[in-house]
Amino acid sequence: MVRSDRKRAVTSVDVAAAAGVSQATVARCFTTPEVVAPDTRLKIEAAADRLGYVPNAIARSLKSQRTNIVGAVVPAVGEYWQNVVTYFSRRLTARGRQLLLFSFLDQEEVNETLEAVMQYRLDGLILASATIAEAQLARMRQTGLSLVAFNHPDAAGIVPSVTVDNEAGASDLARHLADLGCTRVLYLGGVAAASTDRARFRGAARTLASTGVRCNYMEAGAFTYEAGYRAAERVGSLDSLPDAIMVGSDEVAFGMLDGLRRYGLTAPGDVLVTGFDGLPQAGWAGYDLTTLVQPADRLAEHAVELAAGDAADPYDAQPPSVVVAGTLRRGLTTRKGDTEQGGPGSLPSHNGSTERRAGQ
Amino acid sequence: MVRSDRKRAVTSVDVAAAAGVSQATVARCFTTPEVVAPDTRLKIEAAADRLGYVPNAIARSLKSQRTNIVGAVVPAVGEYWQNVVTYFSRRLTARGRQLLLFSFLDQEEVNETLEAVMQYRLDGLILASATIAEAQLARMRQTGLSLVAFNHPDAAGIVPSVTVDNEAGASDLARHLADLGCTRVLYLGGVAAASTDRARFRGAARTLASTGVRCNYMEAGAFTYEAGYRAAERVGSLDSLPDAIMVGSDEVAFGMLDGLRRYGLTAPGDVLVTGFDGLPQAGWAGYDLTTLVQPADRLAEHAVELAAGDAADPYDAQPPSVVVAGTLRRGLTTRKGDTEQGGPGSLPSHNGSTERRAGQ
DNA sequence: TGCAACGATGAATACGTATACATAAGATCG
DNA sequence: CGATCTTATGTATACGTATTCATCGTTGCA
Repeated sequence: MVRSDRKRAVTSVDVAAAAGVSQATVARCFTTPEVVAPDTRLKIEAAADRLGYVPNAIARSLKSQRTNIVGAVVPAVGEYWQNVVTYFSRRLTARGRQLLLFSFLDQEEVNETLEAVMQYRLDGLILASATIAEAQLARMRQTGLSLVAFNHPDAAGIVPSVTVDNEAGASDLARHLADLGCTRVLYLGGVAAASTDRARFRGAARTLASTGVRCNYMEAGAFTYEAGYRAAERVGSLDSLPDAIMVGSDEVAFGMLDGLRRYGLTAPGDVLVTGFDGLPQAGWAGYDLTTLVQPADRLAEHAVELAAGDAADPYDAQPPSVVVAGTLRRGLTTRKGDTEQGGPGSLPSHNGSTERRAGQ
Repeated sequence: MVRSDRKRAVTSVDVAAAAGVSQATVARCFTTPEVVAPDTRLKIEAAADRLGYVPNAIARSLKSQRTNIVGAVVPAVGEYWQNVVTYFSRRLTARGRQLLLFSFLDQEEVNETLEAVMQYRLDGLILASATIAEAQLARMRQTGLSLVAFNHPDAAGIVPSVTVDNEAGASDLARHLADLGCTRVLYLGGVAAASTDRARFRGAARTLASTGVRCNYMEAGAFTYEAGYRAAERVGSLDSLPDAIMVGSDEVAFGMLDGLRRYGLTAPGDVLVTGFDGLPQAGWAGYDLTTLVQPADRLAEHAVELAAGDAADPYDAQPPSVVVAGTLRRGLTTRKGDTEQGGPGSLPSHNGSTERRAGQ
């Protein structure tokens, strides 16, 4: 029915001709409709509709020097990141921005592909990558795009950054364990070199120390299920079991829980277990994990605000850094004296977290 | 150190001036380096480096009518989709393309935002969305972008499509159950209206029927953990338990397994359970689910090939549709006579799947 | 009625690149 | 050594839009 031979794309010039106006008026009709007379607007809209005109964002971007596209560089693996990406996408869409995604496995991929990404003159870029070459960071700043480091505490002060309050969160978990009377606590980190890992351990150790409890550190080697599963072997072969194991991330904690089961050990019966992140799966009845829930939607919103914020504050003094508090989720894995399976797990809720703002 | 006052971006004209050549030669140096003399090339590269020149992909796209960007419209929820997005991203990057992601919650969001996405003149678009308005589909075809329907069997024949062989996969699972001697099987679908759901049930019912086994259908209402968890109530309150429950997706199956546990029922002791998708979690020791593993990387590769394929075949006759076979993963949940926990779960492997190609 | 202010529109240009065409200098061959 | 072919580069233009400036018809007000 529709006359649809594959033809050249219809441009604002075509619409102008069809409506009997100039191209400029057509352009105005799509950018600042209020300045064009109502009746001409109608004529133009009719013509545009009839011809199937779709404004060309590429040309617009070239002229206006804004692409309305925000990039995100995110690790390819990990349940946590997959959730975050979804939030990025939704938040950006809500702001009328598009998301250009780049997910990487190896760190070296990043620097390579970043070059290609830079060519697209993004309005902003959210970096969830561990490390970017300093030189490249500097070059990117010059182009006037808004960089934002996501959950990368080290970057705060250098680049605008958004993170959950890792230290305070781990502290909350630690206090929870201390209140339950734990005296021997093991902290199982993911990768000791990661700044988030260090911050979380710091928070846990500090709070536990203040109540006279010692906290040992063990490294899983990665933030993955498998790493947690394997780490359970090392825990199972310890001379004596700790009262509680604080795991540095939920995914690793799931591996730990499943791994412990191989040795006939369960939480909370034999040992208490906590995670960190608040993944949806933490609420699943099969795990029902005590963890610190990151308000992922809130974090994403802040990141998007900084990366795509219409307020183009070229911060002069201190790059703004946002730290959002997480919330404690009490699950079965730390329910002392209760070894029976509870009711249906509810998804972690995201309310009640408070925020604070540092810098600028 | 670096002279870095926020200035105008450096263009190919600037580089040309600095290198003492014309803008055209600079352009050639970045697109077809083989046609420019080695020594001038060196001069240009040096100048570009010194000035920090980054080619402007926006301008390039405007001129060349190709953006090198492929879009993907993907549901925001579901473990399965989150995996797939990662594969899309990686495959596209490998081909030197960028991924513009749009993840949606409500169906209506799609049609709205699709308008905005169309403005970016993408080279291709992968649609993982359930349904797109027909009119819009037609309009999109006209613009010359390569549409690909992903795991959306209905679309085959209308639009190029890539899917796992849902019917054969479900059939494999059914045969597996039949071999184990099951005579009463319940199929728990996600959403009965979904074409994948119907295809899977069809495959299961057909194969079971051929061995004289009846297969009832029950609908969970969504492809989510919670839906599976709630469906377990209905199963638990049945007069008599089936021998096996074939669940339409892994995530729903996890919910079912956890839900059954509330009634003291476990797999494979009281009832066998199978899933569909082959999520990483299916390999986790906590579930160790028998399922049909979708070769997600392979599927993504085909989708990317069709969406970004350099071979711009404007298929005339039948839109090409690719159907890839999945592989059966035998897990603990169908291990008859073995109720004890097995060894560490291994991640589902992706080898051994075969493919066939239809159309064109 | 005359003049200023205003509102709506058209003409012209720039955004940064790719490429068709023209041109100049060597290279090749009889 | 002149004619032809090849190679390297410059000139000019187009991609589709946003925006500045100029223009022209109207309205408001004294």
